[in-house]
Amino acid sequence: MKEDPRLIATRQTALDAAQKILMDEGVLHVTHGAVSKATGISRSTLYRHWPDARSLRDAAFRRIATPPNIPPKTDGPLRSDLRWLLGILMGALNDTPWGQIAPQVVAAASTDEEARLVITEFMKDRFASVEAVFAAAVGRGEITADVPVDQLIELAVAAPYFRKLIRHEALDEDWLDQHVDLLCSIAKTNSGQ
Amino acid sequence: MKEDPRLIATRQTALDAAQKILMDEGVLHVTHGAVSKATGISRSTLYRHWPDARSLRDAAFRRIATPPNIPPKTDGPLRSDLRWLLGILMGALNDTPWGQIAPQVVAAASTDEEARLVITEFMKDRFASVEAVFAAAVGRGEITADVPVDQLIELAVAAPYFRKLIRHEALDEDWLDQHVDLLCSIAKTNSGQ
DNA sequence: CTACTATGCAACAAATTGTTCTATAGGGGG
DNA sequence: CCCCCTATAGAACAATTTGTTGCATAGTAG
Repeated sequence: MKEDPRLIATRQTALDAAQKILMDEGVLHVTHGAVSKATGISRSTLYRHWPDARSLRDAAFRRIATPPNIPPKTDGPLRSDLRWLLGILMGALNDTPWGQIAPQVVAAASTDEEARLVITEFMKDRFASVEAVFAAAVGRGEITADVPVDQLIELAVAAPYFRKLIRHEALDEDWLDQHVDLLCSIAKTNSGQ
Repeated sequence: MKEDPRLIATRQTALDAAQKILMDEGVLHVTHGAVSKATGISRSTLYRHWPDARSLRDAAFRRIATPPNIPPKTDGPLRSDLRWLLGILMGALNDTPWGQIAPQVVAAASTDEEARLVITEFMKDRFASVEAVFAAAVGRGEITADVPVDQLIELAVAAPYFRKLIRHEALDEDWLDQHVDLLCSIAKTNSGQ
């Protein structure tokens, strides 16, 4: 038995609007009333779908924070793989809803277990991608196993996030080139000594 | 003509409570009503001091986000100076209100010009401290001027913030030792080539 | 002591939040 | 095509929150 298409349509319309409000005005303004006004969906219907303000906000967060699937590229060389992967990550921060919403998820995570789960899951995926790139480089013999890979992964991801979320500095191609260069030089000079 | 001590007392008591609420329950719960209930100060008095919810929240943010003065230590060696400075930064993240509040300032900054100002000012101070340490190392001839100092500074500060605010991983002495080791090895191997 | 001003308190309007009921319209199964 | 089920819209409603105002009281400065 299939799900009533009206349920699906309502959910989609409502969360689209909630997402937009979340990005434009912040979590404080994501309420049943605001979503109702934005969509024309009646308040009572919204309450039926999300019984309170918190579950509505959670739903909006969760919808945005779903990590895009990143097709792996690990055929080397390291610089090229890293550049490619971090390019996607940077693109996501610059041009997708995730980039706009991330600060608010970060904030929610400090007082809310649910949001913390969302973000740590998300980061685990990111780290796994970078990890795979380094592992492949070790497998090819491009770098040796005694490189401090865990630290490098953390630096690789930390820099763009810090730059975007906390410093509000531009993330552009030039910056990324420099960043990848530095990471590679660390990996190479620490390799096999 | 001195300021009425009643004004000072009210401000202090109210903001103490606002700060506590901000840390424990998040920015959403910092309201005139909540502060009034927590302090016994009447709502009308609070409204007289802070005309709307936003100015109350801003005041609470601003009070916490005031950077502590860090006495500079730049007498070398680089590893020691860096370890000392980042130790203070880490301590602040772990054990002061700033560490608890930072995520919410980050979030506010994404939709609020005022909060963005608070955080960029704050970071400018941090960067200046780290910069001074590297500059001193260059001055002593411990590293050469062609080290990518700006990138190193960013990595130095980004890592602890990312780790604490976004990954919610522990910031401890062992981690910091590794972090500083890596930074120094980058600085040294990139030096004079 | 006097003039000034911050506070507390109560009453109030307005907006928001959440609930419930009914009528209506859409969808799925026979 | 028809009937049953269910989702939605809309309105009415209570409770809470938000912000305002007027007045009495009490603390402060000169």
